[in-house]
Formats: sequence, structure tokens, C-alpha cells
Amino acid sequence: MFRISRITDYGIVILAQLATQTDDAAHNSRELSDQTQLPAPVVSKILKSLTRAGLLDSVRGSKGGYRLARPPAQISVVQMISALEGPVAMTECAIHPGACSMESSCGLQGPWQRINGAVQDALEKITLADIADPTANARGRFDRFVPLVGLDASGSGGHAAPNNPNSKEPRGR
Amino acid sequence: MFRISRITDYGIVILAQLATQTDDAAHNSRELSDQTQLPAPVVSKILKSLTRAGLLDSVRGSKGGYRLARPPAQISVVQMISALEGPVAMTECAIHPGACSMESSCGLQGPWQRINGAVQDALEKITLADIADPTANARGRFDRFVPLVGLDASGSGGHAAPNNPNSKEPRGR
DNA sequence: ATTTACAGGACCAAATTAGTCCGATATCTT
DNA sequence: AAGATATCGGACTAATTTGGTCCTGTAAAT
Repeated sequence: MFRISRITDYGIVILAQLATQTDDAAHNSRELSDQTQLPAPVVSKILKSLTRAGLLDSVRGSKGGYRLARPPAQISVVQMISALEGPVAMTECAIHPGACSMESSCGLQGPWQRINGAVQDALEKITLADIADPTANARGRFDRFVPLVGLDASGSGGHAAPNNPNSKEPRGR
Repeated sequence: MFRISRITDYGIVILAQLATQTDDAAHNSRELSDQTQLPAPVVSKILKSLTRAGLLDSVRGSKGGYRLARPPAQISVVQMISALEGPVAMTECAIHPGACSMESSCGLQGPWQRINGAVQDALEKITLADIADPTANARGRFDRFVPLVGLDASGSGGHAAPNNPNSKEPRGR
């Protein structure tokens, strides 16, 4: 666990797709659905969210579509996640002081704010430009090892491919 | 969103509680439930998971209970999260190469592994000793500002307090 | 005017998560 | 030896969240 949601996952795929387009034209929902192989209604929904969050500009009407609101290097992972699933907040108290009724007795708000800040810093440094850069994909791969407690074999799969009611085989994104 | 699960949240509270105990005695489930004000069955369940993951040692029978398996400084946030909700993996492909059927067409495994690594690094550096240290709580608070996209007012609350079917007021953890 | 495409939500089904409970086993006390 | 106290492991249910679809309205181009 500790995953981003599927919608966010898809959203980043879509953003990466848009980042690779060299022209400045608007790309419509159907086109992006074809390119990413993601279900059209889902793509549409995600594009709307990204637009509302200010990551995309939209053009209505015929010849309309979407384009990045700013250069890929200025769109961080934090922004992408925030756009699609709300602020990066590992706990309620990390960003909403006063929301938790136990706040007075539980002395963990401070630590959580620190932890959350550390995660945000890490995610802030990585941008859409890094993600969409094809050479970056090969670099940085398996270049570190982090021992995991409880890394059991129950990989449980799932989470990355859209549900396909007809086949047990995930058809992937 | 992008939250840890409630169980993990509780688990860290429990671990912090155990870390503050100065004696080397085993503390039982009921005692910890009283101290943390968390529902007894939930505390029990969490303690079992933490034991299975190797973060706690358990003692059976009368006078039995739980104690930390090692010093708080040697228990990182990554380990705590991993123990209760599986490995820290923002996407499937970040830790399970081959699990996603789109892996060949989607060029994002590399980036995701990097992103995941960055988050793990951040979470690795913070330990139970930091969390349980009362002076650390005051420090590190509001000492940074990270602009968030989409930080709307829909705080939506919730997630931090156990469900109480009888009262609409969350009774907190 | 018609066509194309975004905007915003309502809505349902499926999957996850939270929380409870039970029988079995191990250990201490008397 | 018997009884009391705790953990162990897992089954089970209810509530919440998420994923995904669809429908009505609005804006722009032809």
C-alpha cells in the first residue's frame, strides 16, 4: 500500500504524454485516450481535474483540447498528485491543525509535519520534465537498494491496469 | 489523500507510546489501549502485525505483553509503514517489475522507481526516536512552507478518529 | 445552424479498509 | 494440576472509498 490512486497514476501518464508533444496545439480527450490506451471517459474526467487545478489549459469548441499550462520542468510531482487527490498529507494533522480531536493528547503533529515535509521536499524536486525525459527512464533505475520490513510475497498485483470485467487478465494501462 | 491508513496511524501512536516506557517490562494490549485511548480490539490487531513484522517482541501468558524489538532510533518510519500496510510503493511498478501489463509501452517505471526511492530515503531518515522525542515535536513545526496546488477548503476531515456510530463528534484517537 | 469538444456532476458497482469476535496456544500463579 | 491471563491467527461484517460511466449544459469553429 501507500500507493497513489489509479486516477493519479493515469493522470501522470497523460501529462507525460502531453509533455512529449512538440507542437503547441491543443490535444483533445479522444486523442489522448488513443495514445495512452486509457478508457475515454476516465481520460476526460482526469483532464477536467487537471485543468481545474491549473496544470492544463483547455480550449473549448471545435479544434479544442488541452495543453500544458506551463513547461514540464515547472510541474512537480507534488503538484500532479495534489491536483488529482488533494494535498500531499500523510495524516490529517500534518496539514490541518485542529482537525483531529486527539490533537491535545497526541504529541505527534509536530513529527508528522516534519515527515510530511520531507516527503513533499522529495516530490517537489522531481518534475514532469524528468518523468517525460526518455533518457531519464534508463538512468536512475535500480541504482539504490532499500531494505524493506514486511516485504512479503503477497504481491497481490493489481492497481495498475483498468478493470476489465470480461477478462481475468489485466489489460494494463 | 495520499494518506497512510488509519491502522498505520494508530500503529505509530502505539509504537510511540511504547518508546516512552522507560522500563523493560512487557506491556499488554489492554494497557496500551488505555494509554492511547484506542479501541482494544484494534490495538490488539495492530500489535500482532507489528510483532509479525519484527518491530515488537511478544511475551505470551500471564504477565505477558509487548516491547520494542530494538531501540527506537533503529526503527524508521519506512519500517513502521511497511509493517502495517506493506512496502512503501507509490505504484506497482516501483517495486514489482513485470507486474504491470503496460510496462513495455509505458516508459514510466524508471521515473517511478526514482520517485519512490526519494520518498523512501526521506522516510528512512526519520525514526521512532525522533517521533517519540517530546522536544522534537515543538521543533520542526511550521519551519517550512510548501505551496500546494489544489489545496482547497474541502478539508473533508475524517481519517484520524475511530468511527463512533453513536456520536457524530469524532472521539479521536 | 450544426458539429465538435470541454464543464460539471450525478450515479452505480466494485474493491478496500476498519473494526469485531472467536477458538487455540503459551505462560505464570497458586 | 488447575485456573487465570495474554498472545496468535484468522474469519467475518459493515462502512467507506475508489473506479468508472453517463448525462445535461456551454463555448467555439465551420
